[in-house]
Amino acid sequence: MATDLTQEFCALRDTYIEKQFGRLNDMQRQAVFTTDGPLLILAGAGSGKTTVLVNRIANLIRFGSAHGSRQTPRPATEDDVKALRNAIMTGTAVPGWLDGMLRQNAVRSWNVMAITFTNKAAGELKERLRRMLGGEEGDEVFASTFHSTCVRILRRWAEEIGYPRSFTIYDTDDSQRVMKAVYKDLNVDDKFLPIKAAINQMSRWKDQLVSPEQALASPAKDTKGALTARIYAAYEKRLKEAGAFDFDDLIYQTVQLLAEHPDVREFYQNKYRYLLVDEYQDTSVAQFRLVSLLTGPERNICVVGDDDQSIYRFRGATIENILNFEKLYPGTKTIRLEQNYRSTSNILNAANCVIQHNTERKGKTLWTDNGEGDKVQVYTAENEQDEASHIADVIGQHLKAGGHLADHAILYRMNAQSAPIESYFTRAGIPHKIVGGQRFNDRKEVKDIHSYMSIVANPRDDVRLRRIINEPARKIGATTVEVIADLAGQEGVSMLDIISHADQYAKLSRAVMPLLKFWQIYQRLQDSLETRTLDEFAADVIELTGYKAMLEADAAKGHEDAADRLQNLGQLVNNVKNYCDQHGEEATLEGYLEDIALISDIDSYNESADQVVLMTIHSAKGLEFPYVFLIGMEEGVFPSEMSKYSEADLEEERRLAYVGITRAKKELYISNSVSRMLYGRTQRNEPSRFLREIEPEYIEETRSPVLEQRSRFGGWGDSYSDTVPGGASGYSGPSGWGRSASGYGNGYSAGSRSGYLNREYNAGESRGFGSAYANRGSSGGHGSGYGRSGGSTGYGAGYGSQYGSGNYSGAAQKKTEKHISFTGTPAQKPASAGPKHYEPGDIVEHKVFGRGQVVAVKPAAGDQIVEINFEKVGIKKTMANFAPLTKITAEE
DNA sequence: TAGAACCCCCTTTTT
DNA sequence: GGGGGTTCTA
Repeated sequence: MATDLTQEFCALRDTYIEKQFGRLNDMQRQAVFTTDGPLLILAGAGSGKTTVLVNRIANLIRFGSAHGSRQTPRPATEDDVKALRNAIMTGTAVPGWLDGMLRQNAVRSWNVMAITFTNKAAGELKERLRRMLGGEEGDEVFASTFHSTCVRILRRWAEEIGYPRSFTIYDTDDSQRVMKAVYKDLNVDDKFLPIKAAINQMSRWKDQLVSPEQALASPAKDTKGALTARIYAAYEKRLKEAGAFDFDDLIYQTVQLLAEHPDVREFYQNKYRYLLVDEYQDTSVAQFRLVSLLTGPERNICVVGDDDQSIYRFRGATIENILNFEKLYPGTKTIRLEQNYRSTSNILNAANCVIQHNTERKGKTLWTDNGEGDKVQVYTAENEQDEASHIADVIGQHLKAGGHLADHAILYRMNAQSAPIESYFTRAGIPHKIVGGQRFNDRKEVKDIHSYMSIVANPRDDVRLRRIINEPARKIGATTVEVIADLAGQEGVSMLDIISHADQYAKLSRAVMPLLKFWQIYQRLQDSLETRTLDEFAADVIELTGYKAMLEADAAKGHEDAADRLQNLGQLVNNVKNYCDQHGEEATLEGYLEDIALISDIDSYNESADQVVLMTIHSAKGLEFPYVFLIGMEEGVFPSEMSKYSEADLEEERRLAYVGITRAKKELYISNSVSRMLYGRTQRNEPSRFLREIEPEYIEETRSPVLEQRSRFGGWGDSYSDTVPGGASGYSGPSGWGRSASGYGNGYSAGSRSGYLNREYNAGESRGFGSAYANRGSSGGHGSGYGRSGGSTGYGAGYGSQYGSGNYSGAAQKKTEKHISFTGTPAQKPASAGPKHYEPGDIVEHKVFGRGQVVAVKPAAGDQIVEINFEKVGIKKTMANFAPLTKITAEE
């Protein structure tokens, strides 16, 4: 009888638990309820991967392996059954006394470890766990990145492998400095073997767990290989002497530690009984090994990944890890998540089209029931300014329709591409944020101060000591530094040790005074660290080292960036203070330095600020945005020049394209430019092959009107105008922005795929056109010139109106109207030419922000800074001559 | 030794 | 196009 009750209870318990995860689809729920043993989840883009991770952890902690289990902690009673049934029917929580009956082998939250790739992903995981499980339990789950996890382990056990606990973490810049020193030691010419190449090879070795000894022992393919192995060994020696790890070492050395010290390994295996690994497709051999070393005999290891989103092969990630997983863990359960909840089907189909061209994949087709949505908009720009302007147009239209800046992301292949967009947006006053690129912490002055701070934490760190010993200048020259280094080498002590009693060395006699003075400063810093708070210490570093005085002197001399640098240092102190506020009692110098070493820009990216966000596709992995602009879709840019000659590299580029496309939720805008200035040279690029791979039915193409014009005058070969439906102009309003031929857009592409993507662009000169174009911004007279192109109805009118400060009205002014036809009239004459001038009280129309009133005007370097109160978005500042502004002269 | 001019190099993606 | 390193000069 009791057994029957228990059986019934178990069945009800399944129902109850399933209800707790009722919002998941079948596959997701399967993943959640597979609590024990090895589990591989192949999760397509937007398939709710994080949701599954969070729910799976929540299930482990709340119910353990209860679901599907036919056991209960004690035999069930009739009251149990009744209460549970009631809870299910009413949808309320079970009474407290019943709670224990719902758990079977429930896991304590501190027994769970989740490893992610970025801090942001880790943070998001924690945040969602906190929301789902409540503060305490959520916080107790260990969720962290590979690198942070290793740092944490090493902080505890570093001495076991001969490193100090207060080790320093070297970034790429530090690595390069070490490498330069090694080159000098070994007399290597960096023309023969570029430093970058050596660092790369060394990094691959560490990714593959090849030790310096193994590298030296393995038969070298050529002299360079053998040399690189020697360099690797020398580099490692230096790092060990300095008590430092570089990024790769963090993983590599942790693996060594765990592999060689069973006691340490067992400690972690006992502590973390359930492991989850995110972004599994991007793990290296070393990371894979790390994970398997952490996995205990129970083999409760769950990895989540998507082979199609593997974009870090260049950095040692290997897709093999996904295949090897099933081999290393026989009996692995594999679950595929293929339903996409993020994007419209047009976007998803475009993504599928592209990725299908890859051969090296497990095969997976995403689907969605989100509806078709708009087609993917493909825009061909004339140049990168035109591309920027077009994006601004689209964003402007969205804002007018009630959209938000923060819903827009601009994604690109490489950081350099952000510059033209950035400069356009800045001048136009469009709030935006660039993620990545040069990080705050990479600035020279910031790194210098951090170097001071880290030699206080780790006196052995000669690399950072060298960096700042004469910064600001204190008469300790290169010769002196080399003497110190030699002495330190001879005596087997750190350079700082030598400096501390510099007066005992004859060789240093000439530099004794400055050196002892430096030693004094160092001691005062040590003292400051002990007696003051961390942010006060940071301020002391800036002050006592003379850094502040140096910058102030520079500023007084008129060095323009000195003031900026001072400001940055102020910001640095703020950052330290924030760190202290966040960590309270646990704030330490080491902790702070660790944070700045491991935390990237993307982690501090704040979605709540209403700004357009610009970042590389790599940085955007794992993120999503309603509107995505994928720019620079050109051969030589994306796919990048370097990848063209290797099929494997091309496939990685394609996966990157796939990642980019699948970031978009509602609308995707892809653009390519016929000409682009890159690295100070103007290139003409063909549209990317990835564009051609998308089936025409999912996209809608538009070309910059300037290009249209060009082909009409015969400058570009074939008669593109044939494909233009008569009379459709797509004119979209007076934008007034000098450089851009904005908004002509959609009319031109209506109905036909022009096939221009396949066309060869011969470098035809735009004769007779260029001059008109060049003048457009300032002189008004060109309007009629364009209008001349008789058949292109409305075109001339469109252009003229850009400068027709407001004397243009009616239907044409509504940007939303796409197919207004102008009947062959000549262009309107612009009302005025020359620089624009504004006064408080003027009513203006901004291409992006809409209408507003000028509240203040400040002169600035031949231009004006105009402060405008916009009806929709409030007060913004813009540059008068650059912003896409039109003065509305006549009140309507 | 320090400052300034110049030259040269680079530019794929990141923890 | 621009930053950083090197070299030259004071």
